Amino acid sequence: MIERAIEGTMVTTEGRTPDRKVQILAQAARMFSEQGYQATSMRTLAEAVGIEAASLYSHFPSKESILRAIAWSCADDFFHHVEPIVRSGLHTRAKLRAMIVAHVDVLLRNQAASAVFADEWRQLGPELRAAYAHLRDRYEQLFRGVIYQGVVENLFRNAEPKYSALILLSALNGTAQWYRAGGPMSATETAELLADVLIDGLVRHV
Amino acid sequence: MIERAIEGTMVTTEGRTPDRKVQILAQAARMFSEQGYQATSMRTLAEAVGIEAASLYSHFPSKESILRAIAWSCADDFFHHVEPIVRSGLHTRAKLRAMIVAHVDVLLRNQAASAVFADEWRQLGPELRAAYAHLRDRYEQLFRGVIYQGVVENLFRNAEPKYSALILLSALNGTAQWYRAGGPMSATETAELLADVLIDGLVRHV
DNA sequence: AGGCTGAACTAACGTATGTTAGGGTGCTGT
DNA sequence: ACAGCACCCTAACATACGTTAGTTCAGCCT
Repeated sequence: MIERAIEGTMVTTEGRTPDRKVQILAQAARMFSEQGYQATSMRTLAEAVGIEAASLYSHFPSKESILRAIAWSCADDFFHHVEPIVRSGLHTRAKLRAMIVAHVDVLLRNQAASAVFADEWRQLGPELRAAYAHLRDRYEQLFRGVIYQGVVENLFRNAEPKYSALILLSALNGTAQWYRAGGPMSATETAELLADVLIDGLVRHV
Repeated sequence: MIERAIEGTMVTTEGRTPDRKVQILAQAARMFSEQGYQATSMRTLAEAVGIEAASLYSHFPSKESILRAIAWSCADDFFHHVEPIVRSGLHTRAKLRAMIVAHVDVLLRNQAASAVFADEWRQLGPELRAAYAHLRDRYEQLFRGVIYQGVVENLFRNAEPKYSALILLSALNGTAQWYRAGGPMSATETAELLADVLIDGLVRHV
């Protein structure tokens, strides 16, 4: 009833209007991840949402602010899921495994936004790019720290944690490029395969 | 002398004119990898090369053809270095290791182009994108095949080779994003670290 | 010597872009 | 009931884009 009453202001293709801001962000994440930020125009984004380009400016002050919103909310998500694990009392190896699984879980439940987060930061202006770099470095530090701990405990191979972390995160973030929901592997299975392969390697050890 | 004689046609910032086509491709690879394909205009590319935008069309029929040239030459490079190893009689494990090292060698000696190859294929038009997908799939097949062989021999963990290969190549290609020449790790050291970590894992196996 | 070619130039075309201005309309709190 | 607000619209602006047309000029082959 209420839904009918406001139909005039609604997009006809959707049953409800779930906060346009959220809807715009979701669509933008999808399009940015598929075609790239620059290749997605405000007009095509607006059309996909069902409004006019100028109407986007009722919700966001600029195109860049949309990208920023996607990237930052994504970063928040990663931090909120991984940071508690770092502070937990888990054994180093189990801790790293849990971090990997959590990271991939967030990534695959937010695949489009994660792809944007990982790839499209170059399109940010100088100030936002600097802020992004800081944010990302802080996140990578979480992994560097645990890997460093593992090296000290003689558990992990003796390599510079900085590079181990970069290899690890490259492999994890790459998942956003090739994983397709609905395929033979669930998100959880994928997360666990990644943890297995990265911690123990491709080869079978006994 | 000869160089002086043709000075009028030369760019002043460079000592020689090393085949403009090559120069354009190198510069384009650099700019595409740093700012993205769409964010790099023909005008800024031309300016970086030292000519006018319209002059680029003396060497390439379109912007897309520049991207294509970069991507395809990169693919050639990967194939020419990795395919012989696949056909070699190496033991499966040594074979995979050699493939990884060869891949990373090509990638880091051609870092900008490799980043473009891995990231900017979305910007290709439909026909070229289809051709690219075919090319890339054929390349991934090289890795899938060797991994499958390793699984059959009970050497590698029993996971779908398709996904193992994707994880592996994600980690390798990600290197193009973070590796910086002149740092503490040489290209070869980086290649070997990647091989170690991906084959044997982050943990130390006695 | 003289035409051909490759590579560069200037100028411009048509289109698409991000963004702004200004106006309308319906829900909501007082 | 009515002011205010949130949201959307149409129209337009200035700029930037990829590309084309037409021209010039130097070096090479015959």
